[in-house]
Amino acid sequence: MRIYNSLTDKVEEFVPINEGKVSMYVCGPTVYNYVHIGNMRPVLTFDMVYNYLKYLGYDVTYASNFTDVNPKIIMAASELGITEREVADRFIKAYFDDLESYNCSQIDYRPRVIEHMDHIYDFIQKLIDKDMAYEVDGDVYFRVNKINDYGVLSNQNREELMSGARVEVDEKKDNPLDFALWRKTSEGEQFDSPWGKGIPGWHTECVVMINSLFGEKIDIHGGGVDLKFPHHENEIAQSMALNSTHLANYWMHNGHINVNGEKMSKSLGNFVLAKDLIKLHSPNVIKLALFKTHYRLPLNLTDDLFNEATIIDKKIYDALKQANLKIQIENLQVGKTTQDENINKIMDEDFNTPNLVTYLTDLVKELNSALRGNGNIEESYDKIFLINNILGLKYELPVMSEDDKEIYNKWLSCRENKDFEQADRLRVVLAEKNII
RNA sequence: GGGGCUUUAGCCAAGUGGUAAGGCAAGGGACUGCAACUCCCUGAGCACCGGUUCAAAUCCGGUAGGCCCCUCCA
Repeated sequence: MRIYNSLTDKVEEFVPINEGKVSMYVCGPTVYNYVHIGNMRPVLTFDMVYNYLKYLGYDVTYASNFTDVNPKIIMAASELGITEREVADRFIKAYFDDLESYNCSQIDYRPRVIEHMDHIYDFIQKLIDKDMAYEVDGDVYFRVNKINDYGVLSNQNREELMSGARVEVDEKKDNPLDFALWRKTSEGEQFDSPWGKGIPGWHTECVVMINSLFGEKIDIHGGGVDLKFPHHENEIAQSMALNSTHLANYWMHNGHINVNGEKMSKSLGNFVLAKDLIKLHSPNVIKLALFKTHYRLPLNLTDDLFNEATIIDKKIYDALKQANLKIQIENLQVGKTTQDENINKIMDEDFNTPNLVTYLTDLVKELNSALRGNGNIEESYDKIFLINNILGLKYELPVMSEDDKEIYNKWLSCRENKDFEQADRLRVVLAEKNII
Protein backbone atom coordinates (compact mmCIF):
# COMPACT_ATOMS: atom_id res chain seq x y z
CA MET A 1 0.00 0.00 0.00
CA ARG A 2 1.45 3.32 -1.06
CA ILE A 3 0.06 6.72 -0.11
CA TYR A 4 0.85 10.18 -1.38
CA ASN A 5 2.07 12.03 1.68
CA SER A 6 1.55 15.79 1.58
CA LEU A 7 4.19 16.16 4.27
CA THR A 8 6.94 14.94 1.97
CA ASP A 9 5.17 15.39 -1.39
CA LYS A 10 6.01 11.81 -2.24
CA VAL A 11 4.18 8.57 -2.71
CA GLU A 12 5.38 6.47 0.20
CA GLU A 13 4.97 2.91 1.37
CA PHE A 14 2.37 2.87 4.12
CA VAL A 15 3.74 1.53 7.38
CA PRO A 16 1.38 1.90 10.33
CA ILE A 17 2.65 2.81 13.78
CA ASN A 18 1.24 -0.40 15.21
CA GLU A 19 1.25 -3.41 12.96
CA GLY A 20 -2.19 -4.27 11.69
CA LYS A 21 -3.75 -1.12 13.08
CA VAL A 22 -4.48 2.27 11.60
CA SER A 23 -5.48 5.48 13.34
CA MET A 24 -7.07 8.09 11.14
CA TYR A 25 -8.41 11.58 11.73
CA VAL A 26 -10.18 13.86 9.27
CA CYS A 27 -11.16 17.46 9.86
CA GLY A 28 -14.92 17.69 10.00
CA PRO A 29 -17.37 20.51 9.37
CA THR A 30 -18.03 23.70 11.26
CA VAL A 31 -21.67 23.18 12.07
CA TYR A 32 -23.16 26.58 11.37
CA ASN A 33 -25.05 25.62 8.22
CA TYR A 34 -25.95 22.69 5.98
CA VAL A 35 -22.90 21.09 4.41
CA HIS A 36 -22.32 21.52 0.69
CA ILE A 37 -20.95 19.05 -1.80
CA GLY A 38 -17.44 20.40 -1.25
CA ASN A 39 -17.71 19.33 2.37
CA MET A 40 -18.85 15.91 1.21
CA ARG A 41 -15.75 15.18 -0.84
CA PRO A 42 -13.49 14.50 2.15
CA VAL A 43 -16.30 12.58 3.78
CA LEU A 44 -16.73 10.28 0.80
CA THR A 45 -13.01 10.14 0.05
CA PHE A 46 -11.96 9.09 3.52
CA ASP A 47 -14.91 6.76 3.77
CA MET A 48 -13.39 5.01 0.78
CA VAL A 49 -9.92 5.08 2.38
CA TYR A 50 -11.41 3.60 5.55
CA ASN A 51 -13.21 0.89 3.60
CA TYR A 52 -10.12 -0.03 1.63
CA LEU A 53 -7.93 -0.24 4.73
CA LYS A 54 -10.56 -2.53 6.24
CA TYR A 55 -10.55 -4.60 3.07
CA LEU A 56 -6.80 -4.96 3.50
CA GLY A 57 -7.47 -6.34 6.95
CA TYR A 58 -6.39 -3.39 9.07
CA ASP A 59 -8.08 -2.66 12.34
CA VAL A 60 -8.95 0.97 11.62
CA THR A 61 -9.96 3.58 14.15
CA TYR A 62 -11.41 6.62 12.47
CA ALA A 63 -12.30 9.94 14.06
CA SER A 64 -13.69 13.14 12.60
CA ASN A 65 -14.61 16.20 14.60
CA PHE A 66 -17.37 18.74 14.71
CA THR A 67 -16.28 22.34 15.10
CA ASP A 68 -19.12 23.47 17.29
CA VAL A 69 -17.42 26.43 18.96
CA ASN A 70 -16.53 29.06 16.43
CA PRO A 71 -17.26 32.70 15.52
CA LYS A 72 -19.40 31.55 12.61
CA ILE A 73 -21.63 29.69 14.99
CA ILE A 74 -21.95 32.76 17.15
CA MET A 75 -23.00 34.71 14.06
CA ALA A 76 -25.46 32.05 12.97
CA ALA A 77 -26.95 31.96 16.45
CA SER A 78 -27.57 35.65 16.42
CA GLU A 79 -29.03 35.53 12.91
CA LEU A 80 -31.32 32.62 13.69
CA GLY A 81 -32.23 33.93 17.12
CA ILE A 82 -31.26 30.73 18.89
CA THR A 83 -28.36 29.70 21.08
CA GLU A 84 -25.01 28.49 19.81
CA ARG A 85 -25.76 25.05 21.22
CA GLU A 86 -29.02 24.95 19.31
CA VAL A 87 -27.28 25.95 16.09
CA ALA A 88 -24.67 23.24 16.56
CA ASP A 89 -27.20 20.58 17.47
CA ARG A 90 -29.42 21.46 14.53
CA PHE A 91 -26.66 21.22 11.97
CA ILE A 92 -25.01 18.19 13.51
CA LYS A 93 -28.37 16.47 13.21
CA ALA A 94 -28.65 17.66 9.60
CA TYR A 95 -25.13 16.41 8.93
CA PHE A 96 -25.94 12.96 10.26
CA ASP A 97 -29.03 12.94 8.06
CA ASP A 98 -26.80 13.74 5.09
CA LEU A 99 -24.39 10.95 5.98
CA GLU A 100 -27.26 8.54 6.16
CA SER A 101 -28.75 9.59 2.85
CA TYR A 102 -25.31 9.26 1.25
CA ASN A 103 -24.90 5.75 2.68
CA CYS A 104 -21.73 6.60 4.55
CA SER A 105 -20.00 4.27 6.95
CA GLN A 106 -20.38 4.80 10.64
CA ILE A 107 -17.11 6.05 12.01
CA ASP A 108 -15.71 5.49 15.47
CA TYR A 109 -15.41 8.93 17.04
CA ARG A 110 -17.25 12.18 16.49
CA PRO A 111 -15.63 14.52 19.00
CA ARG A 112 -17.00 18.00 19.59
CA VAL A 113 -15.01 20.99 20.80
CA ILE A 114 -17.47 21.49 23.64
CA GLU A 115 -16.52 18.08 25.02
CA HIS A 116 -12.83 18.89 24.99
CA MET A 117 -12.67 22.31 26.64
CA ASP A 118 -10.69 21.06 29.62
CA HIS A 119 -8.23 19.32 27.35
CA ILE A 120 -7.88 22.52 25.36
CA TYR A 121 -7.11 24.54 28.52
CA ASP A 122 -4.49 22.00 29.54
CA PHE A 123 -2.97 21.93 26.11
CA ILE A 124 -2.67 25.70 25.83
CA GLN A 125 -1.31 25.97 29.36
CA LYS A 126 1.40 23.46 28.55
CA LEU A 127 2.40 25.51 25.52
CA ILE A 128 2.55 28.64 27.68
CA ASP A 129 4.62 26.81 30.29
CA LYS A 130 7.10 25.84 27.61
CA ASP A 131 7.14 29.43 26.35
CA MET A 132 5.77 28.23 23.05
CA ALA A 133 2.79 30.49 23.54
CA TYR A 134 2.07 33.75 25.33
CA GLU A 135 -0.93 35.53 26.73
CA VAL A 136 -1.73 39.12 25.83
CA ASP A 137 -4.81 40.87 27.11
CA GLY A 138 -6.96 37.76 27.27
CA ASP A 139 -5.69 36.31 23.96
CA VAL A 140 -3.15 33.53 23.72
CA TYR A 141 -0.87 33.27 20.69
CA PHE A 142 1.47 30.60 19.47
CA ARG A 143 5.12 31.53 18.84
CA VAL A 144 5.69 30.47 15.27
CA ASN A 145 9.37 31.43 15.50
CA LYS A 146 9.98 28.60 17.95
CA ILE A 147 9.30 25.98 15.32
CA ASN A 148 12.26 25.38 13.06
CA ASP A 149 10.49 23.63 10.26
CA TYR A 150 7.39 25.79 10.29
CA GLY A 151 6.00 25.57 6.73
CA VAL A 152 7.08 21.95 6.24
CA LEU A 153 3.63 20.91 5.07
CA SER A 154 2.76 23.82 2.82
CA ASN A 155 6.32 24.41 1.56
CA GLN A 156 6.38 27.96 2.70
CA ASN A 157 8.99 29.68 4.75
CA ARG A 158 8.50 32.26 7.43
CA GLU A 159 10.35 34.98 5.55
CA GLU A 160 8.15 34.70 2.47
CA LEU A 161 5.03 34.52 4.53
CA MET A 162 6.11 37.62 6.39
CA SER A 163 6.79 39.58 3.23
CA GLY A 164 3.43 38.62 1.80
CA ALA A 165 1.11 41.57 1.56
CA ARG A 166 -1.74 39.53 2.96
CA VAL A 167 -0.36 39.19 6.45
CA GLU A 168 -2.00 41.78 8.59
CA VAL A 169 -0.05 43.26 11.39
CA ASP A 170 -1.57 42.86 14.80
CA GLU A 171 -0.10 45.04 17.52
CA LYS A 172 -0.74 42.41 20.12
CA LYS A 173 1.33 39.72 18.46
CA ASP A 174 5.07 39.40 18.86
CA ASN A 175 5.20 38.17 15.28
CA PRO A 176 2.53 38.72 12.63
CA LEU A 177 2.53 35.00 11.85
CA ASP A 178 1.67 33.99 15.40
CA PHE A 179 -1.78 32.47 15.51
CA ALA A 180 -4.42 32.51 18.21
CA LEU A 181 -4.85 29.55 20.51
CA TRP A 182 -7.35 31.41 22.64
CA ARG A 183 -9.31 34.49 21.74
CA LYS A 184 -11.06 36.88 24.06
CA THR A 185 -14.66 37.48 23.02
CA SER A 186 -17.24 39.93 24.19
CA GLU A 187 -20.27 38.55 22.39
CA GLY A 188 -22.03 35.25 22.18
CA GLU A 189 -21.02 32.06 23.87
CA GLN A 190 -18.01 32.41 26.13
CA PHE A 191 -15.95 29.92 28.05
CA ASP A 192 -14.13 30.51 31.30
CA SER A 193 -10.52 29.85 30.63
CA PRO A 194 -7.51 30.56 32.83
CA TRP A 195 -6.94 33.60 30.58
CA GLY A 196 -10.45 34.96 30.80
CA LYS A 197 -13.65 34.57 28.85
CA GLY A 198 -13.44 33.65 25.21
CA ILE A 199 -13.30 30.80 22.72
CA PRO A 200 -10.51 28.53 21.55
CA GLY A 201 -8.72 29.09 18.26
CA TRP A 202 -9.67 26.72 15.48
CA HIS A 203 -6.20 25.24 15.02
CA THR A 204 -6.00 23.83 18.51
CA GLU A 205 -9.07 21.60 18.68
CA CYS A 206 -7.87 19.02 16.16
CA VAL A 207 -4.49 18.48 17.84
CA VAL A 208 -6.13 18.27 21.24
CA MET A 209 -8.71 15.76 20.06
CA ILE A 210 -6.11 13.64 18.33
CA ASN A 211 -3.91 13.68 21.43
CA SER A 212 -6.72 12.73 23.73
CA LEU A 213 -8.30 10.10 21.47
CA PHE A 214 -5.17 8.51 20.04
CA GLY A 215 -2.04 9.89 21.68
CA GLU A 216 0.79 11.99 20.34
CA LYS A 217 0.81 10.64 16.83
CA ILE A 218 -1.56 9.01 14.39
CA ASP A 219 -1.10 7.27 11.08
CA ILE A 220 -3.27 9.31 8.73
CA HIS A 221 -4.54 12.85 8.98
CA GLY A 222 -6.86 13.98 6.22
CA GLY A 223 -8.79 16.98 5.01
CA GLY A 224 -9.40 19.31 2.10
CA VAL A 225 -6.39 20.81 0.36
CA ASP A 226 -7.43 24.28 1.49
CA LEU A 227 -6.75 23.26 5.07
CA LYS A 228 -3.08 22.62 4.37
CA PHE A 229 -2.27 26.18 5.24
CA PRO A 230 -2.72 27.51 7.79
CA HIS A 231 -4.85 24.95 9.61
CA HIS A 232 -2.81 21.78 9.23
CA GLU A 233 0.47 23.62 9.30
CA ASN A 234 -0.51 25.08 12.64
CA GLU A 235 -1.64 21.74 13.98
CA ILE A 236 1.81 20.41 13.13
CA ALA A 237 3.48 23.42 14.77
CA GLN A 238 1.61 22.83 18.02
CA SER A 239 2.33 19.14 17.97
CA MET A 240 6.01 19.81 17.32
CA ALA A 241 6.08 22.29 20.18
CA LEU A 242 4.60 19.90 22.68
CA ASN A 243 5.38 16.40 21.49
CA SER A 244 8.10 16.85 18.88
CA THR A 245 6.09 14.96 16.27
CA HIS A 246 4.42 15.99 13.05
CA LEU A 247 1.18 14.69 14.55
CA ALA A 248 0.56 12.24 11.72
CA ASN A 249 2.89 10.11 9.62
CA TYR A 250 0.79 10.52 6.50
CA TRP A 251 -1.04 13.70 5.59
CA MET A 252 -3.65 13.31 2.89
CA HIS A 253 -5.47 16.13 1.10
CA ASN A 254 -8.38 15.91 -1.28
CA GLY A 255 -8.83 18.38 -4.12
CA HIS A 256 -11.57 20.95 -4.41
CA ILE A 257 -14.91 20.69 -6.16
CA ASN A 258 -16.11 23.20 -8.71
CA VAL A 259 -19.55 23.41 -10.21
CA ASN A 260 -19.81 23.90 -13.97
CA GLY A 261 -16.28 25.21 -14.02
CA GLU A 262 -16.78 27.74 -11.28
CA LYS A 263 -15.77 27.76 -7.68
CA MET A 264 -18.71 27.44 -5.35
CA SER A 265 -19.29 30.72 -3.63
CA LYS A 266 -22.05 32.64 -2.02
CA SER A 267 -21.69 35.56 -4.40
CA LEU A 268 -22.17 33.33 -7.45
CA GLY A 269 -25.08 31.63 -5.75
CA ASN A 270 -23.90 28.24 -6.99
CA PHE A 271 -23.56 26.46 -3.68
CA VAL A 272 -24.70 22.89 -4.03
CA LEU A 273 -25.86 21.61 -0.68
CA ALA A 274 -25.39 17.92 -0.01
CA LYS A 275 -29.05 17.56 0.90
CA ASP A 276 -30.15 19.13 -2.39
CA LEU A 277 -27.84 17.12 -4.60
CA ILE A 278 -29.06 13.87 -3.12
CA LYS A 279 -32.56 14.74 -4.32
CA LEU A 280 -31.26 14.81 -7.88
CA HIS A 281 -28.94 11.81 -7.85
CA SER A 282 -28.66 8.61 -5.88
CA PRO A 283 -25.71 8.14 -3.52
CA ASN A 284 -24.27 5.58 -5.94
CA VAL A 285 -24.34 8.03 -8.81
CA ILE A 286 -22.74 10.78 -6.76
CA LYS A 287 -20.00 8.45 -5.54
CA LEU A 288 -19.29 7.13 -9.02
CA ALA A 289 -19.12 10.69 -10.31
CA LEU A 290 -16.63 11.56 -7.58
CA PHE A 291 -14.52 8.43 -7.75
CA LYS A 292 -14.11 8.65 -11.50
CA THR A 293 -11.53 11.30 -10.69
CA HIS A 294 -8.56 10.79 -8.40
CA TYR A 295 -9.14 12.27 -4.95
CA ARG A 296 -6.19 14.64 -5.13
CA LEU A 297 -7.28 16.32 -8.35
CA PRO A 298 -9.81 19.09 -8.59
CA LEU A 299 -13.22 17.88 -9.65
CA ASN A 300 -15.65 19.77 -11.83
CA LEU A 301 -19.27 18.76 -11.37
CA THR A 302 -21.29 18.93 -14.57
CA ASP A 303 -24.46 17.35 -15.92
CA ASP A 304 -22.34 15.27 -18.28
CA LEU A 305 -20.46 13.80 -15.35
CA PHE A 306 -23.65 12.81 -13.56
CA ASN A 307 -25.21 11.45 -16.75
CA GLU A 308 -22.22 9.24 -17.27
CA ALA A 309 -22.25 8.08 -13.66
CA THR A 310 -25.98 7.37 -13.94
CA ILE A 311 -25.35 5.10 -16.92
CA ILE A 312 -22.54 3.24 -15.14
CA ASP A 313 -24.71 2.82 -12.06
CA LYS A 314 -27.56 1.40 -14.11
CA LYS A 315 -25.28 -1.05 -15.88
CA ILE A 316 -23.95 -2.31 -12.58
CA TYR A 317 -27.45 -2.63 -11.20
CA ASP A 318 -28.84 -4.39 -14.27
CA ALA A 319 -26.08 -6.96 -14.28
CA LEU A 320 -26.30 -7.57 -10.53
CA LYS A 321 -30.05 -7.91 -10.71
CA GLN A 322 -29.89 -10.55 -13.41
CA ALA A 323 -27.09 -12.36 -11.64
CA ASN A 324 -28.97 -12.21 -8.38
CA LEU A 325 -31.99 -13.78 -10.10
CA LYS A 326 -29.94 -16.58 -11.50
CA ILE A 327 -28.14 -17.11 -8.20
CA GLN A 328 -31.43 -17.58 -6.42
CA ILE A 329 -33.04 -19.77 -9.05
CA GLU A 330 -30.02 -22.00 -9.39
CA ASN A 331 -28.92 -21.79 -5.77
CA LEU A 332 -25.42 -20.61 -6.60
CA GLN A 333 -23.03 -20.08 -3.70
CA VAL A 334 -21.74 -16.53 -3.54
CA GLY A 335 -19.56 -14.75 -1.02
CA LYS A 336 -16.64 -17.13 -1.29
CA THR A 337 -14.32 -14.69 -3.03
CA THR A 338 -13.12 -12.18 -0.44
CA GLN A 339 -9.94 -10.91 -2.06
CA ASP A 340 -9.01 -9.88 -5.56
CA GLU A 341 -5.40 -9.05 -6.32
CA ASN A 342 -6.43 -6.75 -9.16
CA ILE A 343 -8.21 -4.54 -6.65
CA ASN A 344 -5.08 -4.41 -4.52
CA LYS A 345 -2.87 -3.64 -7.45
CA ILE A 346 -5.06 -0.69 -8.40
CA MET A 347 -5.81 0.68 -4.96
CA ASP A 348 -2.35 0.19 -3.50
CA GLU A 349 -1.17 3.05 -5.69
CA ASP A 350 -2.59 5.89 -3.62
CA PHE A 351 -6.22 4.82 -3.92
CA ASN A 352 -6.59 4.93 -7.68
CA THR A 353 -10.38 4.92 -7.76
CA PRO A 354 -10.66 5.98 -11.43
CA ASN A 355 -8.97 2.73 -12.35
CA LEU A 356 -11.07 0.87 -9.82
CA VAL A 357 -14.22 2.16 -11.50
CA THR A 358 -12.82 1.00 -14.83
CA TYR A 359 -12.12 -2.40 -13.33
CA LEU A 360 -15.62 -2.45 -11.91
CA THR A 361 -17.12 -1.90 -15.34
CA ASP A 362 -14.84 -4.62 -16.71
CA LEU A 363 -16.20 -7.00 -14.09
CA VAL A 364 -19.73 -6.03 -15.01
CA LYS A 365 -18.89 -6.95 -18.57
CA GLU A 366 -17.48 -10.25 -17.33
CA LEU A 367 -20.62 -10.89 -15.32
CA ASN A 368 -22.82 -10.17 -18.32
CA SER A 369 -20.77 -12.57 -20.32
CA ALA A 370 -21.00 -15.20 -17.56
CA LEU A 371 -24.75 -14.76 -17.47
CA ARG A 372 -24.77 -15.77 -21.11
CA GLY A 373 -22.88 -18.93 -20.31
CA ASN A 374 -19.35 -17.73 -20.73
CA GLY A 375 -17.63 -17.50 -17.36
CA ASN A 376 -18.07 -17.82 -13.64
CA ILE A 377 -21.07 -15.87 -12.33
CA GLU A 378 -20.26 -16.26 -8.64
CA GLU A 379 -16.71 -15.00 -8.90
CA SER A 380 -17.53 -11.90 -10.93
CA TYR A 381 -20.49 -11.19 -8.68
CA ASP A 382 -18.38 -11.43 -5.54
CA LYS A 383 -15.64 -9.22 -6.92
CA ILE A 384 -18.16 -6.55 -7.87
CA PHE A 385 -19.39 -6.53 -4.31
CA LEU A 386 -15.85 -6.24 -2.97
CA ILE A 387 -15.49 -3.05 -4.97
CA ASN A 388 -18.94 -1.80 -4.05
CA ASN A 389 -18.01 -2.14 -0.40
CA ILE A 390 -14.84 -0.12 -0.92
CA LEU A 391 -16.52 2.65 -2.87
CA GLY A 392 -19.60 2.64 -0.66
CA LEU A 393 -21.99 1.64 -3.45
CA LYS A 394 -25.20 -0.02 -2.31
CA TYR A 395 -27.54 -2.10 -4.44
CA GLU A 396 -30.80 -3.44 -3.09
CA LEU A 397 -31.54 -6.67 -4.91
CA PRO A 398 -34.87 -8.45 -4.71
CA VAL A 399 -35.13 -11.56 -2.58
CA MET A 400 -37.37 -14.13 -4.24
CA SER A 401 -39.96 -16.14 -2.39
CA GLU A 402 -40.75 -19.71 -3.42
CA ASP A 403 -43.84 -18.34 -5.16
CA ASP A 404 -41.74 -15.88 -7.09
CA LYS A 405 -39.44 -18.62 -8.22
CA GLU A 406 -42.40 -20.63 -9.40
CA ILE A 407 -43.78 -17.70 -11.37
CA TYR A 408 -40.40 -17.12 -12.88
CA ASN A 409 -39.99 -20.73 -13.96
CA LYS A 410 -43.48 -20.70 -15.37
CA TRP A 411 -42.66 -17.59 -17.35
CA LEU A 412 -39.65 -19.34 -18.81
CA SER A 413 -41.64 -22.41 -19.77
CA CYS A 414 -44.45 -20.37 -21.31
CA ARG A 415 -41.90 -18.62 -23.46
CA GLU A 416 -40.41 -21.93 -24.41
CA ASN A 417 -43.84 -23.22 -25.40
CA LYS A 418 -44.55 -20.01 -27.24
CA ASP A 419 -47.52 -19.26 -25.05
CA PHE A 420 -46.74 -15.57 -25.34
CA GLU A 421 -50.03 -14.35 -24.00
CA GLN A 422 -49.53 -16.10 -20.68
CA ALA A 423 -45.83 -15.25 -20.71
CA ASP A 424 -46.59 -11.55 -21.05
CA ARG A 425 -48.95 -11.67 -18.09
CA LEU A 426 -46.30 -13.34 -15.95
CA ARG A 427 -43.69 -10.90 -17.14
CA VAL A 428 -45.78 -8.00 -15.89
CA VAL A 429 -46.12 -9.67 -12.50
CA LEU A 430 -42.39 -10.24 -12.25
CA ALA A 431 -41.62 -6.74 -13.38
CA GLU A 432 -43.95 -5.30 -10.77
CA LYS A 433 -42.09 -7.23 -8.10
CA ASN A 434 -38.87 -5.79 -9.54
CA ILE A 435 -37.58 -9.29 -10.11
CA ILE A 436 -36.80 -8.82 -13.78
C1' G B 1 4.93 39.05 -4.11
C1' G B 2 5.45 33.73 -2.20
C1' G B 3 4.00 28.40 -2.24
C1' G B 4 1.49 24.43 -4.74
C1' C B 5 -1.51 21.86 -8.42
C1' U B 6 -2.98 21.24 -13.44
C1' U B 7 -3.05 21.05 -19.30
C1' U B 8 -4.00 13.63 -22.76
C1' A B 9 -9.64 12.55 -28.54
C1' G B 10 -16.32 16.53 -28.85
C1' C B 11 -16.62 15.67 -23.24
C1' C B 12 -14.77 12.88 -18.67
C1' A B 13 -10.32 10.32 -17.52
C1' A B 14 -6.04 6.44 -16.62
C1' G B 15 -1.04 6.00 -17.79
C1' U B 16 4.95 9.14 -14.68
C1' G B 17 11.02 6.50 -19.45
C1' G B 18 9.86 1.61 -23.93
C1' U B 19 6.01 2.88 -28.16
C1' A B 20 -1.49 6.14 -25.87
C1' A B 21 -6.59 1.87 -20.66
C1' G B 22 -11.58 2.82 -20.02
C1' G B 23 -16.18 5.52 -20.15
C1' C B 24 -19.86 9.09 -22.24
C1' A B 25 -21.39 11.11 -26.81
C1' A B 26 -21.48 9.98 -32.30
C1' G B 27 -21.68 6.35 -36.33
C1' G B 28 -22.03 1.18 -37.91
C1' G B 29 -23.29 -3.91 -36.85
C1' A B 30 -25.06 -8.48 -33.92
C1' C B 31 -28.69 -10.69 -30.61
C1' U B 32 -33.90 -10.44 -29.70
C1' G B 33 -41.77 -13.19 -29.91
C1' C B 34 -42.62 -8.57 -26.92
C1' A B 35 -40.03 -5.83 -22.47
C1' A B 36 -35.56 -5.15 -20.37
C1' C B 37 -30.65 -6.44 -20.74
C1' U B 38 -26.22 -7.56 -23.66
C1' C B 39 -22.16 -7.86 -27.14
C1' C B 40 -18.84 -6.31 -31.23
C1' C B 41 -16.49 -2.57 -34.60
C1' U B 42 -14.81 2.75 -35.70
C1' G B 43 -11.25 7.81 -33.29
C1' A B 44 -6.02 11.01 -30.37
C1' G B 45 0.37 10.63 -30.40
C1' C B 46 -0.48 13.50 -25.20
C1' A B 47 -0.81 22.80 -24.68
C1' C B 48 3.74 24.91 -27.05
C1' C B 49 9.32 25.48 -27.49
C1' G B 50 14.01 23.52 -26.29
C1' G B 51 17.13 19.83 -23.71
C1' U B 52 18.67 14.80 -21.62
C1' U B 53 18.23 9.62 -23.59
C1' C B 54 19.01 4.19 -27.97
C1' A B 55 13.95 5.56 -26.41
C1' A B 56 9.65 10.94 -23.34
C1' A B 57 2.74 12.00 -22.65
C1' U B 58 6.18 10.41 -18.88
C1' C B 59 12.70 13.41 -16.69
C1' C B 60 14.95 18.73 -16.93
C1' G B 61 14.45 24.11 -18.42
C1' G B 62 11.30 27.74 -20.43
C1' U B 63 6.55 29.89 -22.59
C1' A B 64 1.22 30.11 -22.50
C1' G B 65 -3.70 28.72 -20.44
C1' G B 66 -6.70 26.95 -16.06
C1' C B 67 -6.97 26.35 -10.70
C1' C B 68 -5.86 26.44 -5.31
C1' C B 69 -3.60 28.47 -0.80
C1' C B 70 -1.16 32.65 1.81
C1' U B 71 -8.59 35.97 4.08
C1' C B 72 -11.28 30.15 10.39
C1' C B 73 -14.14 28.03 2.66
C1' A B 74 -13.43 20.72 2.46
